[in-house]
Amino acid sequence: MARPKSEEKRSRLLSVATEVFARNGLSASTASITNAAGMAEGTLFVYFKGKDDLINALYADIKQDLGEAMLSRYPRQGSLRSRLKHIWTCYIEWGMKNPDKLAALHKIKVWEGLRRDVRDEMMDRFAELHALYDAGMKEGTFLKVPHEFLMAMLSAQAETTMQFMKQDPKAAGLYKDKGFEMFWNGVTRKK
Amino acid sequence: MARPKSEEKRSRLLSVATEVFARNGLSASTASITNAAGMAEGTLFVYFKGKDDLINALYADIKQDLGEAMLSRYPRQGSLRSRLKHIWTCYIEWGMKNPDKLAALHKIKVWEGLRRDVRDEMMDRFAELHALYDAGMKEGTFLKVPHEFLMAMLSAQAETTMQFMKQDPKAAGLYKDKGFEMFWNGVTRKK
Amino acid sequence: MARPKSEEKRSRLLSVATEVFARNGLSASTASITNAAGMAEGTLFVYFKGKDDLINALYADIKQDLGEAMLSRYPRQGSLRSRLKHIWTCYIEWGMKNPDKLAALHKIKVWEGLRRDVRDEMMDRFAELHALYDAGMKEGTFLKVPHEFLMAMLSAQAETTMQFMKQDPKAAGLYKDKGFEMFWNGVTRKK
Amino acid sequence: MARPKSEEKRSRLLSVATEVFARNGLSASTASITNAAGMAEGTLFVYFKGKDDLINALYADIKQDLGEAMLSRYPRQGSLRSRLKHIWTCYIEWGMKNPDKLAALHKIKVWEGLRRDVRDEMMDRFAELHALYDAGMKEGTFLKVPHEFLMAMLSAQAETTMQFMKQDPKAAGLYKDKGFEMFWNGVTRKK
DNA sequence: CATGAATGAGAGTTCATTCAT
DNA sequence: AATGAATGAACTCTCATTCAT
Repeated sequence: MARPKSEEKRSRLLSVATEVFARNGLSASTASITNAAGMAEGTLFVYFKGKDDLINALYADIKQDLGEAMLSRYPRQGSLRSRLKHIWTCYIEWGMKNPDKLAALHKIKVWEGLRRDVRDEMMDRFAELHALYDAGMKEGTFLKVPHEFLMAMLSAQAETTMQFMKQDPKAAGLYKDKGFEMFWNGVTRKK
Repeated sequence: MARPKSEEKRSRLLSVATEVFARNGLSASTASITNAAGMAEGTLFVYFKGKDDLINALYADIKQDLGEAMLSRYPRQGSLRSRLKHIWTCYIEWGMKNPDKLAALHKIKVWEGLRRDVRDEMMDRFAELHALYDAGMKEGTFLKVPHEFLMAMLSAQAETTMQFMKQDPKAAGLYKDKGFEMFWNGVTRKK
Repeated sequence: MARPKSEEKRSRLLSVATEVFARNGLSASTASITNAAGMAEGTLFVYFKGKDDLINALYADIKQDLGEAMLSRYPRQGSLRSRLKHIWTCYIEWGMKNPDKLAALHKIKVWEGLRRDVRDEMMDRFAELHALYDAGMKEGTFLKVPHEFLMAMLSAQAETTMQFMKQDPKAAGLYKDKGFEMFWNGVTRKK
Repeated sequence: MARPKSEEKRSRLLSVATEVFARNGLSASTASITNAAGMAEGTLFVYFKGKDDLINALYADIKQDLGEAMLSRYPRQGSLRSRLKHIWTCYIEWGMKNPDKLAALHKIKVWEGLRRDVRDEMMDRFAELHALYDAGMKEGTFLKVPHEFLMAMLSAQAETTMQFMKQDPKAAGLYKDKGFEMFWNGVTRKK
């Protein structure tokens, strides 16, 4: 059904687009992407309705990848802290291993063409995160804030942390730990 | 001079550019800016060498504005917490009062053309922030992290907070307070 | 290939550019050329990297055309004088038949953007001219001047001649003959 | 009467325009000229009706200068050959001493905006050249060609000669002499 | 499906000229 | 007279998209 085309070509386009957008911004031409992918200019439009569609798809793709990274080898049975630390660490490590994805994500986030449905569809798909939040609330460990807010804060703090890790790689470990400490202390209630 | 370059025109350009970029992204045309400002297309280039120059100047201008907002009526004699809370509140209120400036700032931050010197020149100009940091470190109240990291974290957390305030205005007060609590708890050391 | 680049389109562009540049100077707009050629404005840039590239290509093209005109039906076995006269005549006739090419050539010659390699590559390709020069030197008929100088002089004198032929068509035959006489007498040694 | 303005400023503009046009072509901006002349952009239009007017005036100015150079210390009593040689030599030396004027002249000559009256007004002003031609015809020394043709040929040959002198300065003397020999042999009748 | 030539709207920028100062 | 900010038409070139091949 649908898309008999080549799944491999589609994902090559996404992968090359990531690099190109990361380096040159979303204003990079579609031709620069197809060229870098070794395809003809028109081929992009076989796989995506237009440039906007490509960028939206790319956003969804990267978010999906990030989500999976955060939940791989997830210690479902661990403590709240250890589960949150796992997510933090995976996030950070994913970001450091995929700087282009991270950069592309940043740019798409502030882009006028990102569709509401694409922007919002995320995170909700990952039931584990919900479970984690619910557990934290039940235990009374977390501050009383909405789930989305907490996750957004985690994301914001992790990304700030990565920024400094990239800027100063020697102190990367320190930033990663201190960053988590700040997040954890912030999100948990004082006695 | 025949006719002196008008400071008023320059700042009108910056102000209109803020709106236009906030609404349509940095890819908005220079013509759309001059038109909205009631000037001829060429006039923009009398005040800025090119579009890039305009955007860089706009970044500097907005940052300056934000900095001043954070330090107006600053309680220099207040406690660490009250001083930090003042900055937090001013930041948030500035952002809520100036959504276009905030949006433009976000876009410029991830823009490829932002010049290093323009990006870095900021914050350092505001000595109060340094003093605040130094006091917090001396008191032993703050976690041992670099000044820039702490400020970046404040910024990231404040902006996440604003995002939710805008999305859900009824709960705005709650987000503002909880946001600060998370920041304060995060940044201060546990006994 | 989807659609091969059409050699016909390329040469139509060159031919139309010749007319337009001849009439309006090299400052004529690229749009005026594509319009006159019945193409979209962008098409010019499919065939030439830019306006500069077009003009350089045009120079090479016209020079090539001129060279071929001078050597068609070339009396390889004729006397030195008759061979030189053939070249002279062909040059003149080519110029009178192709006033636009001639005019375009004049303008490109003094143009700042003409690339060294394009300017120099010419003439050398026409071995006959070398042979003619060598024969004249061996016979001792020609004045002892470099090949390039002699050819440049021929060109300069022929073009001056054409100018007067165009200005005063009734006396065209006279100018053509007298012009050659002046060139021949000038280039051959007095006993 | 007329033009109370400053004759000095007018001629500075002409002189700077010569340099600028020689280097950058006639498409150089009027602002680049006034800047180089240390004047305001608008000042050019006080002295010339527009850019076209400036270029036409420049042409007349340079031609006048060249004419005067050719006739300074003119050996009115000398032989035909020596008078012609004087003109040749002065022309060449003027050209070598004033490469910018020469280059500007070349460009204006093929410029579509050069007004007929400006182009034609020249040479006729120099009665000596007429006298020289008349003498040569009376003596029966010169080939029977119109005065203008003869002068145009001299000009063309001299400029070709200069081109090679500039290109190969070590052989400059040789070109100058051979060039004149070619011209003289060309223009005089064989017995 | 894949290709890439063709398109033409629209971009940023330049610049001769005007005119308030 | 001299200035230079202001103008807006015109320029070259880019690019997402289409469609014949």
